[in-house]
Amino acid sequence: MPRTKKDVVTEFRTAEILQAASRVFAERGFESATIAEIATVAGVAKGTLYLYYPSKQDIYLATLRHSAVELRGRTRAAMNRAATVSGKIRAFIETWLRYFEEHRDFFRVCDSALGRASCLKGPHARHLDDLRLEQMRALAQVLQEAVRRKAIRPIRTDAAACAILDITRSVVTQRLRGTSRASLDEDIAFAVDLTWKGIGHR
Amino acid sequence: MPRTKKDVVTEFRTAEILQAASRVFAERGFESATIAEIATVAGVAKGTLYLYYPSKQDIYLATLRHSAVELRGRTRAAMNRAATVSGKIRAFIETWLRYFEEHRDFFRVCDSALGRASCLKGPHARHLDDLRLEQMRALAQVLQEAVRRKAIRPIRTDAAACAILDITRSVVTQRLRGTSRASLDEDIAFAVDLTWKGIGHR
DNA sequence: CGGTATACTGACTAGTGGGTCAGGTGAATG
DNA sequence: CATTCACCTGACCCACTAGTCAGTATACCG
Repeated sequence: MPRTKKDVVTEFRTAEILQAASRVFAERGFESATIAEIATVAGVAKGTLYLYYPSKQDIYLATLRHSAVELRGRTRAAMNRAATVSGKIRAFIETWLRYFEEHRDFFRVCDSALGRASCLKGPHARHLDDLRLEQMRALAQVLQEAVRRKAIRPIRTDAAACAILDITRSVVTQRLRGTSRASLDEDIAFAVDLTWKGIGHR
Repeated sequence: MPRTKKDVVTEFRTAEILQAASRVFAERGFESATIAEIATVAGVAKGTLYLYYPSKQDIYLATLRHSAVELRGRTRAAMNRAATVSGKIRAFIETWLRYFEEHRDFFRVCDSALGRASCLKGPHARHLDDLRLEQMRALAQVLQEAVRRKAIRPIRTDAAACAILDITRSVVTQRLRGTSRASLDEDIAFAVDLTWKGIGHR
């Protein structure tokens, strides 16, 4: 089926709205962000938003989902390209740091979303949670395999995967806050190093 | 000056209100929490809240501040009691994990507050930020001293302090989510171990 | 007991913001 | 030019809530 003119318009508007929403949600958080402001930033009227999304929450989840799917894709690809355990972990950290460097709004929305994860309901929210879990499981699997092959010391792989993810988040937070004055490459090296020593390679 | 009766009542009400606020803010987040619900949970009328606090935001910051000060006190004491570097780091992690185990509401409020730190204004908010920084600086100082005495490998101490803090947060999050089925002591040991190996003791 | 101060109450106000929909606009078509 | 249609608009509606304050209850005192 060829793309109709309608599809093109829809795609354009959708992207426009999501980008605006990302900006506003990042700045204000979900509750304080207003539909009116998102509309203004997107350059359309309030009613237009409701032609493309049924509610504020749906816009919110759509922005999260859009970037989350993209990040997952890149992370998967990068980890698959790497051959060694340390390479895969490095790929994970590097992909995340680089992605968030380019998508700061998304990080801020993510970050505040995590704190209120329990408030979000519905199938869309569950899908988001699945995305998060999937990333963690991918990491955990690498660690598990490494432990099995005695490439690293025995360790609680689930908890370690979670910790790696949070160290990465930690570094991103410092970069966005301006606390870290190091270059991106230095920060990547720092996070990889800390992680790799932490899980105890041999 | 002896404590008047008024002081006693004030103290009682204040504690009652803060505890209720903690519960409600933890459950709903700042924006979705309503003054009405906090009042109900505290067992007083809405107007009464405004006899003790001038605004919703003040109640919010007061709950955070109250526990943050207590946590800082305990952390300081525990770290001072410890003699070695590893002991101090362990003291930090253990104190935090135990404290949050007993004050889950506080953790949830904290966690969502961090995501929207940029939204909070005023001197109270700044004081909170100072508390956070102070904790980090205490950790960083221990690390710095350890690096100087070559007890651990040279490392970016500020970033490492931040990472230790976030690993701790990571473990707390897993416990509260029910993801971790390990005992508190096991989780403490895990976090200490990961950290200690990560910063590379000799 | 009457009088006063203190603590508390909850109906009310004013403002806000999510969501709606009757109508406008302009392009395409006959 | 008239008609139709798809898309868009923004004034409007209404639910909701932070914050107020006139009134009530209770404790205290002379």
